[in-house]
Amino acid sequence: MRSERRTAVAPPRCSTCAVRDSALCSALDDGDLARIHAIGLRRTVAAEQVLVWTGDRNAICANLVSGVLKVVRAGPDRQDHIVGLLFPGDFVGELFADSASDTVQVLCDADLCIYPRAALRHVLDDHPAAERLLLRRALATLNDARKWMLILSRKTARAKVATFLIDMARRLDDAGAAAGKFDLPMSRSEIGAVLGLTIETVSRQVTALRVAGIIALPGGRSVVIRDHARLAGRAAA
Amino acid sequence: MRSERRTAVAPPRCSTCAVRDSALCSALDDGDLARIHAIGLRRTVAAEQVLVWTGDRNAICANLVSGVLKVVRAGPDRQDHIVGLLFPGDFVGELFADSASDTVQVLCDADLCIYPRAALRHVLDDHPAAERLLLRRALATLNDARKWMLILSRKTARAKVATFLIDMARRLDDAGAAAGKFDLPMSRSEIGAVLGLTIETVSRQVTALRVAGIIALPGGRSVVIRDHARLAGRAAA
DNA sequence: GCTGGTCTTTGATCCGCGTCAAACCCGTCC
DNA sequence: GGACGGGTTTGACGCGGATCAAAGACCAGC
Repeated sequence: MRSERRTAVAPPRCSTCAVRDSALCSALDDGDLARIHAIGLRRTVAAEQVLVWTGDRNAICANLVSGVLKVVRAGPDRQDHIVGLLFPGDFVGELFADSASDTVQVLCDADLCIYPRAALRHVLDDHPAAERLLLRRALATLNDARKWMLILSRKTARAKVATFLIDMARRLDDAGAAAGKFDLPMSRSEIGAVLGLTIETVSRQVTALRVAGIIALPGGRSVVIRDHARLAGRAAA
Repeated sequence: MRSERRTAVAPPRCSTCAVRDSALCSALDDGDLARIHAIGLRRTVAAEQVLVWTGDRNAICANLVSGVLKVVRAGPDRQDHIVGLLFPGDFVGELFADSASDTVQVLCDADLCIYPRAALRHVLDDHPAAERLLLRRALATLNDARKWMLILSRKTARAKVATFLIDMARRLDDAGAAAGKFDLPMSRSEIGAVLGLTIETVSRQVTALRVAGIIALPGGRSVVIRDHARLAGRAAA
């Protein structure tokens, strides 16, 4: 049952608006936007679908318009780790690598603008401003990855789960009425794959938060944060 | 006792050659190289010195010519984690962030070409090829960080230490005669800060490798890998 | 209704690694 | 020489989270 997903932050707007908000295109003027639209392919992709397989040569690149994706790296013994989550506005794919190092899979039905790598690279040749935006975004992603290195190596399971929930709330909240209420776009085992924990440990920690009255679990995958302060306290440990 | 450092992979060459090999400048022609030299300041920095403090506004940027640096991020409770090591040819600093998110400190006396951020950014405006190199390097660094996320969250102390030694050997080996022999540029506690382990655990694992005959510790901080295959075996676990 | 499948929760047990503590090694200084 | 002091090694012990195992939830299909 994945009909309870409400993760798209807003109903899809017109293609142009959506793309203009993205990392790649906010640096382009109208004429250039038209050019990049000419090579872009708007597509909706269902949950579970894989956009990029590890090792793909010439994998796609895209802008994520709505939905959530996971970036998965396989360990040697077939145990996977989720090294990144992608939200609306994020750039998908590796423009320059000659083969993809990670698998990218859809968590919530997603809208994408897909670009052929070669064509996109060509557009970037003429638009250093867009390329600089990609650079800044790559550095921001690196910063994020390093933040997670700290969390993964130093924090306890308690703190990991609390940190994760705060992070997800920040990115998924309907900015509107119901602050602190959102639907997790992923299963417990996928949360474990993000945090480097087993599914059982994740479940125990989430239950502990519910029992302590810090969160509520109205059902399905939805989560309500009742006590932000105490949750933040656990995350800091 | 840091006279035993032999970490510079080769005796320093002339400034021009050294810089040409680096990430930043291999895309420039001779005239542009001259321009970038004009804004660069060649300096030698002793071990222990701090190049960038967390929070610095307008921190330096530089190319590392020889030596090894560590990139340290502080956790909330004053426990530090080393989120990256920098080797000759690597780019130092954050060109675009308005305040540095990490502290950068010298492990082995280092030669650097230091650039003022504003001037360097200005040079990049006119050299998209150089900027693209920075982008590719940022993506490579991100890839590395994600590799470490896997290691930190999934591997045992045994595997972490083995992986670390293999990595250091790859980067520090005199490519010449003595393959598998190198001097660690850091203390046990710094190794712990890289691997997310305590100093005691690092010590125990290193000792275990020595007892098993997989490595030898001739003294000081030097390490000899006697059995690459078994070391790789432990790293895979 | 019942049955089979997947995901989640809960319990019991084990072991790896953090913690605390003490000894050791190898410099420098007096 | 002996006394320091920082880094390293070794030991004893306890706890957090993995592992193994089983019981619920919840849904799909019949």
